[in-house]
Formats: sequence, structure tokens, C-alpha cells
Amino acid sequence: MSKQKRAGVRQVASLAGVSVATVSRVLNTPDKVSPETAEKVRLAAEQLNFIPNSSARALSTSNTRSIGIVVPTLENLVHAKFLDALESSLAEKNYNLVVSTTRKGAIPESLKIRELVNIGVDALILPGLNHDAELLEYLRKSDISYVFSSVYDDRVADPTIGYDNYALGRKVARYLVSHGHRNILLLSGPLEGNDRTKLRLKGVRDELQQHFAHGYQPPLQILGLDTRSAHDYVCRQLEGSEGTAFSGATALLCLSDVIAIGALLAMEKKGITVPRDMSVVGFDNLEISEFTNPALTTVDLPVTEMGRKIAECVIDHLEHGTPMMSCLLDAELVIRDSVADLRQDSTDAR
Amino acid sequence: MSKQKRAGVRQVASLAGVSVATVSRVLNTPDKVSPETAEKVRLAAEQLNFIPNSSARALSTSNTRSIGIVVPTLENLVHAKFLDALESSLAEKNYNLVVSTTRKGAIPESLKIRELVNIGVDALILPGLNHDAELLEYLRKSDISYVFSSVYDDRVADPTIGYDNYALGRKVARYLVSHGHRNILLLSGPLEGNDRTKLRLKGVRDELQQHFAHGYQPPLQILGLDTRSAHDYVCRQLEGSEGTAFSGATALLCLSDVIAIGALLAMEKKGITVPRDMSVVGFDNLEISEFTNPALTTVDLPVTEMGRKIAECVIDHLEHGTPMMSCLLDAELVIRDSVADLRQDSTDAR
DNA sequence: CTGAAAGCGCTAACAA
DNA sequence: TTGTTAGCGCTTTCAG
Repeated sequence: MSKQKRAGVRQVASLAGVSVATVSRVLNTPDKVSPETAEKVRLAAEQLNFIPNSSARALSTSNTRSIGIVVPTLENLVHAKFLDALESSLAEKNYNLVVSTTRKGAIPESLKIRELVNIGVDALILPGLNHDAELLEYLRKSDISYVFSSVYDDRVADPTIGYDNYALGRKVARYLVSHGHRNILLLSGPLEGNDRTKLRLKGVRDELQQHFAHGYQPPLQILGLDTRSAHDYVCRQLEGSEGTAFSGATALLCLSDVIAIGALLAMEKKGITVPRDMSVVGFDNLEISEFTNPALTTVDLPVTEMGRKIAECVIDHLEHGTPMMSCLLDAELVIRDSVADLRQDSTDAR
Repeated sequence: MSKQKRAGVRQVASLAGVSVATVSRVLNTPDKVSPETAEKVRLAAEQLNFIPNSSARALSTSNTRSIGIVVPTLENLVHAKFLDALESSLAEKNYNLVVSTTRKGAIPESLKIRELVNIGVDALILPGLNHDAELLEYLRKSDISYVFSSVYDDRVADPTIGYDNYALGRKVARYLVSHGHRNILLLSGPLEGNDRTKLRLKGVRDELQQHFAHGYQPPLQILGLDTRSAHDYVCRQLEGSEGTAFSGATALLCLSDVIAIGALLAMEKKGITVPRDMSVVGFDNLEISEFTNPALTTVDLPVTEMGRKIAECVIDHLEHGTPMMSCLLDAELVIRDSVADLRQDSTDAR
């Protein structure tokens, strides 16, 4: 029982007493084959345990049925949730997901994209708007479709499927302001190469400027992209001279939940009660954010829906030539218990 | 500037004034080509922006340079960390990772494996030991290598690269017992289809039996695989009749950090102080586990190292025929602050 | 060291 | 509806 040579169309054809073309047809366009012939072929195929060789098919059709995506890292629940939904939706239509990471930005994205192009992915999913222009031009000239995820911007020509990070930034800031917060400290992960975070930040700043003096810039602290950096930063603030921590801010506006949670845990450790002593909001709505103490008020990003939507869009485009359209997904601010209402009147202002 | 037709070996060959065979050689076996010829070819290739078509190459060589992995879900930081390391290591050697999920077990693993085989992955990485026997037989007969991850077991014929879940279960139980815990409640995610968790559980039970009466079975509560299920379970326990919660256990031995953290947060919410009122240990050492209050004592699974090791092993096998060997990776119990020492004497017993 | 030519396994005109 | 046949773009004997 040594290495079985896998059966090919030829073997199936001869067993079924038809030509290879017919075998190929029952595989791809069954309607163009008489039911009886099709049945014969199927039987033969089953008997020989026939599995079409997808490299050969890819070579012939120049479709690999694989979709590539480049993310900075897999080690991030937001990406993971998105990828999970994406994979599920693609798998349903028999497409494969090839994931590639830039190792948190250590490797140029354009290089990883090129690699995916080289292996022949049919389409590419690229998070955010900022990508190497030359590369994009190349993609356009080649036969490779691409879509930008995690953002929505109807001003760009390329399809964007995601949420409006800028508007969400404004929304969160407005929420804080409406609850009486006037001194807000912004906590962000790395900005470099992350236009989504930048957009949120811009939204926050614009909203705050509108409410306060023109030209007002809320203080901003840039941290790493892990819980530790936020945790350690907050601890350091709190260990310093008492009272002057956070320069008197009443709220920490965190541009991701990972950071918000790090801050929450650090404050708890240092005896700062949230939201009494300090309010906190985040972005992402990770699973755990519902269960922190207090439960975190945060923006629920529709990453699962985004995964589904993108898969749908890309496949529709690939199979029926439907042009890919940008699509704005709703994101809700989910209000929980980490923000204090600082307004004088205790009436429920909406 | 419409659709550029990608240059192929032919074009490169004619531009360089050589045959296609030579072009292919400079690509694959440069030592078998004279330096001058090679240089000419490289120049031509560069000029034409030549990218070898990988479907054609795959068809010719029957190697796709892609490695498949099937996991229950991507939405899990332990998997994500592993996949991240795996992808990085594979990418270094120009291999691609195709991920496939069973949607938390909703789709039979064997089906997803078959799909990966059909698209022609060169090797397969399968978490745990339990897989469809028939399918494994099929993989053996075909030319597809596979390796079991997240486990180590030198008694199985197939290569296993991972940690010894059973021994780790014993280690954790022993630690608790050595700290005076006599009444331990086990909290686990779903057992079905997860032999790693089952092994940990068995290790825990065996260790406990050894210390207590023969036939002793510690109580076990099976939960879901998310934080919520643990959180809600603990809340329910604590809301019931006071004092009888957890049937008097002094420690919660959680078979994953996600569960341990859910428990931790729930207890905090309900005013139970860890470790004073209840001790907690976990498995995984998620990034956040270091920052919970109190910091979680847990088993640090070497998933990053595992990713690297597996990539290395698989590639070595694929490229040099090196037989894949099982490999046991060390996992440490990282002792933090969530376990109380209940022993009478306060001397530091080792 | 290099070239000619025969595939790899499938698809898709084109013809029947 | 079915069969014949010519590729898809690359690798790889086998001669030279």
C-alpha cells in the first residue's frame, strides 16, 4: 500500500467512458451535460476518489480561489474576530484565506502584499486607507481586486468597507463632553502607519475643539499596542506626586479597549475608583470589556459583520463582475459603567 | 495603459537570449548556470518585471509552498499567538499559511482538512491528537505531511510538537495541594473534541487522587469557552445561598485563562477577595493575566516557541526530507498572586 | 553549462 | 450534448 497516484480527469473519463472535457464539464458546468452522463461521471469520480488538482485548475483558469489579507499581527482580538468572520464567510463559498502579517509593522506591508500577489491570490483585503501608491497602481494594472477594510470613506475611488472612524471619534468625545467632562486625556496606541487610529483621534480633537476654545488640543499620550504599556503608564502616573496625575483630567479616552483595560486594571491596583475618580472609554468592545469592573463603556466595532460583508462583496465581484461598492457599517457606542456624569443637574439629559 | 500581460519565462528567455530552461535554472538552481548567463537572465527578468507564476510552478513540482492549519476559531488569543508565530516563521522561508476554522466545532474538522488537502497544501498542522482515523490514513497515503500541535506524546507514531498537558495538569494540582488546598473546584471549557483540556483534567485528577483518598474525584464544572460563561457561572454561585457557594472549595482550578479571568472579575464584582477568600489558577498565560487584580497564577504555554518549532520542523521535512520528530516544549507555572498559602506553618515550604 | 521537448492536470475553444 | 485538441507557465529529463 505505497504512495497512491491520485486519479486525474483522464482516469475518470476512461472509467466513465467519456472524454476529459465532459468530466471537466460535470465539475464546472453541470447544466451543460446530460443528467445520465453526469451521473456516470460522478460515479466514476467517486470510485476513483477523484480530487481535481487545484494547481492545474488555477493554471488553466488563472483563479486560485484564495483571498489574501495582510494584518500587522494576529495577536489582537479585534483582528482575530474579523479574520474569523472573514474566513467563515469565504469558506462557505469555497474560498481560502491566506493570512500574512507585517510583524507589527516590522516588515513593509508592500512587501507582504507583493508576496501574496506572487502566489496568485484573486483578491486582497487591506486594512485602512494608507498603502503604497505604487503598489496599488500595480494591483490595478494586474488583475487583482482589492478592498480596504476597517474604514469607510466615500471620497476614495477604491472600495472601502468598514466604519467611519472619524465620526466615531467625534461620537465618543461628544459623549464625554455631554457628561460634563472638560479635561480629557487621550490614550492611544502607536499612530504610525495606522490611519484608523489617526482618524479616530482627529474626530475626537475636532469635536473637542468645537466645544472648547478654537485651537484647543487635548493632551495625548501615545503608548504601545499592548495592555502592558497602558498599565505601566497609568501606574507611573499614579506613583508620581499625588493629585497631579493625568494633569487633572477627569476622563481617559482610550483609542482601543486593550489600552482602556490596561488603564482600568492599573487604576484599580492603585486605588483609583472608576468612574468616581476617573472615567474611561474605549474602542473595540472586546468580549472582556463587558465584564471588567466597572464594565467598560466603549465603541462596538462591527468586525464580524465587516468580515461577512467583505467576503460577500469580493466573491460577488470575482464571480459575477459586480463592482465592489464602499459600504458603511454602523458602530454603536455601548454605554456601560465606566463614565461618570459630572453635570450639576442630576436630571437625565439626553 | 490597460491590462498588462505578465511576462513569463519565455519572454525573459528571449530577451536574455537563452532558453526557457536556463531561465528556470537561474530561478531554482543558480549554481548550475554560469554566472554571466545568470546575470543576463536576472537583468532581463527585472526589466520585464517577471514574477514566476506559482500555480504553474505548483503544477510542475506538485509543491504549493502552503501549509494548512485547522483551528476551532481564530477568536482566541492562545490560538492567535500561536498562529502569529507560525505565520512569521513560515513567511521567513517563503511558505504561506492557509487558515481554516471549524467554527468552534460546528463544522467537522475532517471536512476542513479535506478542503485543505484538495487545494494542495504541502503539510497540515492539526491541534491535538484526536482526529479522524480514516482521514489520517488518507493523508499518509497521499503525499501530505502532518504534525500534531499543542500536545506532546511520544507514544504516538505521528509527530507531536507541543507541551505535556497531562504533566501540566498534575503540576498545577500539586502546586495547589502543596499550598494547603484540599477542596478544589475544577472549571473547564467544553471537553468535547478537545483532548488537550481532557489531558489537563486527567492530570489534575490523578494528582489529586494521589494526595487524597483513592477514587477521589474533585468537583468539575464544565463551562463554555468564553469569559462570559465563567463570569456568569461564578455570579450565579455567589448570588445563591451565602457561604455554600462552590461547595466550600478554597481554590478554583481553571483549565484556561479566559475562564480564570471571568471568574476573577465575577468574584471581584461580588466582593469575594482573591486569594484571601478564594484562590484561582489558570492555563495559558494570556497577556492580560499579568495585570489582573490580583495577578493570575497560571501556566505559561510556549505557543510562540511552538509556532517557530513547528515551522522549522515542517520546512526541514519538506525541503530536506528530515523526518519530523516529536518535540516536548517546556511550560512553566508562573506564580503570581492569585493563590493563597493555606498551610499552618508560615515557613516557606518548597 | 545549455537547449529541445515532454509533460504537470485541467479548462475551453472549436468541431462534430 | 459530446469529443478533440491546444494551451495555461513552469520544471525537468535527456542530449549535446
